[in-house]
Amino acid sequence: MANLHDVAKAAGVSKATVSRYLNGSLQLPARTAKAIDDAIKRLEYVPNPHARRLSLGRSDTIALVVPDISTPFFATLVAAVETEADSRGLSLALHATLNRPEREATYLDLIRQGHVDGLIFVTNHVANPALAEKLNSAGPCVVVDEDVVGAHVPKLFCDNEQGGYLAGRHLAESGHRHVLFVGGVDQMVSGARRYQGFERGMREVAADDVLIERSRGDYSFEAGREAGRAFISRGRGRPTAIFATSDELVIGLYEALGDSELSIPRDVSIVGFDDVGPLHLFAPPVTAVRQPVRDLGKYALALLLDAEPMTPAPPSNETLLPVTLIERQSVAPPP
Amino acid sequence: MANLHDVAKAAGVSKATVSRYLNGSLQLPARTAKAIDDAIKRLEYVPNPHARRLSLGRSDTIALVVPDISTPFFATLVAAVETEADSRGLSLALHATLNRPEREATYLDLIRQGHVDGLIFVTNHVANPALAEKLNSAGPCVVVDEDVVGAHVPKLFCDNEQGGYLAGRHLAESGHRHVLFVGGVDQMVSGARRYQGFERGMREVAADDVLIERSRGDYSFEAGREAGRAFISRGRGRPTAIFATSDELVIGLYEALGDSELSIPRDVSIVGFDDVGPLHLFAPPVTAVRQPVRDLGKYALALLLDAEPMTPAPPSNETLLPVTLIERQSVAPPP
DNA sequence: AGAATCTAGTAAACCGATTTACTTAACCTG
DNA sequence: CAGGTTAAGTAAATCGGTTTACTAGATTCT
Repeated sequence: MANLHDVAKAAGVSKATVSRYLNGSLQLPARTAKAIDDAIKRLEYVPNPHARRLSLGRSDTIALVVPDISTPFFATLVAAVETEADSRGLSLALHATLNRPEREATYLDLIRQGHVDGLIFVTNHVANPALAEKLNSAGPCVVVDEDVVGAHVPKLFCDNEQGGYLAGRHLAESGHRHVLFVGGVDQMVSGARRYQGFERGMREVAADDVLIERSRGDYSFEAGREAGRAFISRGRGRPTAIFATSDELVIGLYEALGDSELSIPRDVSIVGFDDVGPLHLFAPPVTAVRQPVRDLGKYALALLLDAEPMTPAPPSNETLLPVTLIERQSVAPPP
Repeated sequence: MANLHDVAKAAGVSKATVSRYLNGSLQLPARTAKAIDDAIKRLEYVPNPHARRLSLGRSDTIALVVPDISTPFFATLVAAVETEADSRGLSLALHATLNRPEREATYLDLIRQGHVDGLIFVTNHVANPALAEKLNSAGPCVVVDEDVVGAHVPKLFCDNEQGGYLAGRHLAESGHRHVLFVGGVDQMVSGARRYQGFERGMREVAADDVLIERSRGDYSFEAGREAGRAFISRGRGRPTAIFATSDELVIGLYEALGDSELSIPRDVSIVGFDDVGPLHLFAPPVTAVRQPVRDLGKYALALLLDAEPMTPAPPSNETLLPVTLIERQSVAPPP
């Protein structure tokens, strides 16, 4: 491959001239410019990215750290970030943590070690103080989707409280008073907020008449299946509706309930959260709170790049994206 | 950040000594080694990746080029490649083409331009001779999932012919004789092979008694919806079963058929392909040929790295991964 | 004792761009 | 025509590793 020196020689000028001409820091008369352009074309010159990065001290690459890539939610998020990165001429280095905390910490080092200029961090489990500390000193990064308590970096979430509220109001308005909230172990901020909103929504309609039970767990298929099995085994006196706070939980619940005598929504109503997968094709189609996942990815990068000057971030600087309730057929009045 | 020079000074040796010690090309007595180790620890030294790459002439990064990231199929593929790359200490640069041919060509330049050491190429549309030519001179790369005719690089596909065969045999054995094959425009190798296998499977059971129609199109939702609408509007005399050759097509078909009077599998049987999404939760659960997508990703990287010596590849060097038929409830005898 | 070998390193040339500070020649101005 | 300005560049340092070829001193061999 031709390098800058080759081009300079072919054009009869010096390296510096070519470099500065290409970067626009030097105005050249038409003849010289043409000589350089011709040499570049003839030699098929392309700047060596590693030399460039070493010299400039930046990589024009950003890292995206996600728990998993293969779930529809994160896949969509990744796609959105990639699109946005590409449109800004940045490369995207993708890293999956599979929720191993030591991996999360390792990947945060990518910034300081110079691999990437910035990092978008997405986690899926309860925050850990050491991680927050590490985030604070990691360099330019933003936290997306799930909060990391104690991290003073720009944050971008969907409006979980509002999502919970919409679900709660909808179930209460459909007549439900005794409901089960599934997912989002207490320490997870997203879960806590969804719960708060959910309770607020229900009470706004039915005041003190509501009884909300909680099935703690993460957002996984398995947690959904387990909640479903536990629900089935309770017999009479069980709640009349379930708010499942992720697509995976909905799927797990559908699987478990599908194996039982219980019918949705005749015996139990269900409201989901995320609405990224093809929930409209399930039997019955799932009523769910839809997260604006593409926007989450798109604005995450904007937030990262605009925040890069590292203004000492105020203790809390969250951006919330609005959510919507998509009504389908998994909700009916209680039996 | 501390650099090699700082470490050398702190340890009282030269840069070369530290570098060679770290790379194992120099044996040192315990005292010197300890001095270096201590200095590294104290200064928190981490090699600068750009300097390293410039010097070594490689990036320890590979690129993955896919049509789209957000579909379950590609998301799973990406996840598998990432896992494998990570376990080998490689970074993954992710690029989505969204099926814009000029993008595909651009991304192939990443190798020659030195951005990455190798590239896994996945396309989703009919091959184009210019692209094949470009692949041949692009450097270390492999083609996965969909063939690019004319490219003489290592290739990895699932066994599309066998997948078609399993579907065809299954439908014929269920009594179907008049069927519709949806997807895989003719020039696409995956589609052609699925069709060949499909025909072979049906004829093996029903010989000359079979009538196979084709609905051409790509593997998209929209093509599925269209095929579904066309199917519905035909009234009597329409095929009794449909082989939809991607998850997206299945979803499109389900959507269209769901809006009609037709019931699956009472009025029409459906066999899908891919089986990556939650097809078991659809109404009714979808019988489908399952692709081993994770293996596709995993072996893709292996193929790339093992093939890197660039042995002048024989005109055809394909690896095929076995597929399986997952029987659920979208197939029944014809009405 | 002199030669050969081994140990423990090192100086300096890369890799290929970027950038600062400087030069040279031409041109203008009063 | 001295002095200043502008145009059109350039030499050389820098980014931070890697690697080759080499050396000074110690040990072993004959």
